[in-house]
Amino acid sequence: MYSLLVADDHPLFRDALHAVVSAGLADTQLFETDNLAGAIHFIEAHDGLDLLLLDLSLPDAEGLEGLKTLRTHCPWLPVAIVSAHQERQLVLDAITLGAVGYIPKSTPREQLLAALTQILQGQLYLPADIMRRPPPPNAARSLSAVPAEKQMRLARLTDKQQDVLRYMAQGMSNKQIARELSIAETTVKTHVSAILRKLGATSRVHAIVIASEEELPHSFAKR
Amino acid sequence: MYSLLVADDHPLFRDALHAVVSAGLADTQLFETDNLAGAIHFIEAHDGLDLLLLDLSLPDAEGLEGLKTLRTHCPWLPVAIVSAHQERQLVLDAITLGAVGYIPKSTPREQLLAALTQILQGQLYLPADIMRRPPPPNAARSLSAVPAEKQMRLARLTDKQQDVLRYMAQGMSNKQIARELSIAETTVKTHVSAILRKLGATSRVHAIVIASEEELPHSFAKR
DNA sequence: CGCACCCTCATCCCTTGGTAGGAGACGCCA
DNA sequence: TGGCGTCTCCTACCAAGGGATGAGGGTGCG
Repeated sequence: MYSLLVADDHPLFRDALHAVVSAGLADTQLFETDNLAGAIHFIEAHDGLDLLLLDLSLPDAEGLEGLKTLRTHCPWLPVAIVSAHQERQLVLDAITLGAVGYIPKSTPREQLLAALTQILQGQLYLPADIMRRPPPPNAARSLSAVPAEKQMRLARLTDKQQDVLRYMAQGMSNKQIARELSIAETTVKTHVSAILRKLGATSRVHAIVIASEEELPHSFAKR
Repeated sequence: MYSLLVADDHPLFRDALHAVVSAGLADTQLFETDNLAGAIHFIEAHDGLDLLLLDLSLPDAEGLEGLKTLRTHCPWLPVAIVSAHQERQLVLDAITLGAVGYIPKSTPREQLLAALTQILQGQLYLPADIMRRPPPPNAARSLSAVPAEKQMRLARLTDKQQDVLRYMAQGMSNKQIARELSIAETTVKTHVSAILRKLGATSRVHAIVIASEEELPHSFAKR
């Protein structure tokens, strides 16, 4: 006998979920609420709850804020995210915060049932189609165990390269930088290529992001 | 007919895995190697491979480095991590890097079989006992998507446009953003054009500079 | 002196970025 | 109901970015 609570402000979705659960999960009660405050209130009043299905776009909880609140408020309650969003990173963030599953609203009926079953049995559920997509190449930046070997990459830039990088960071094109420094555009490109190579960047935007993270000295001074 | 490759430098563990697979997974070949270089060599020579089981302490690949290498080298090959480590964050990092599963070496025989089956069917497998442990309180620090509260009078970007802008500010190309949001690259271009027009920018870099100056919320959040 | 490094500029070539225009689907609202 | 805005996707085209390579001239150093 499981008892679930779904917190979602779309009545239609709640109905659909209700239909799926009552058809597929025997001996299961499904309670409903359409906002976070109501969910917390319900949780405090009923302690037999097995799982909370939490939508990410509640009127009183935008994004993962609601999950954060719940995890600090009642960490004993398993929470699975139910959302229309398909971003890989969002799924990871939810799990990081302690969610026990992430169910896209586009999940077909029988797979949704399988996901719920899996979660209720103590496993985790992650949407395979989203997670199997290749991660963005900069995913490694989010890792916790980043050894501090990354430093000194900036220091290896020559003076002219740092000049060019500064102008890049102000949004200038190669042509503008060339005018500003009174050199040919091809020369600027050469510098840019060297910068990308030394920083391990894949584009000029990427290079700027890396530079800003590593605090290029007086790099973003306005002129 | 599945074909697996296990990369682990402990012969005893390879033997144990062999026993489990041959007893529980019909029609499955299990190949073996004891280092990363050998694994890559094997992968390049055999393209029917369904899954790589990668240990995290190979002689020529410390920690997640090996996974990183493999993901960039042959992103089409699903990789599941097999490790003695039990840290929650390590599991998350592995998934972030594109692993399709994480199997602790302490996993009991039948559960290991279930995990392999689940992964081979296209699902992800995460160790429930580790992941269900409460996350460390500072987990929120690594989040990328910090919800917004108050907005700027910035030239009124739509939600999707702000999404795109955030990814732009992280250095992603249009193609990468498209993958991340599960939309076509042309759509991303449409959004980018709209962003540039609304911000009065002349290029994507310019747009990012403007956005950062106007304090676009959580646009430069660390990931 | 030779050598390494940097700045300069060039050419070829391919990829990415950005614009323009059109179009279908959806939801919202008067 | 019709209009409006957003999101989606397309084709086509041109500009900009970036890689690869070569090469001349400058400086500093052993």
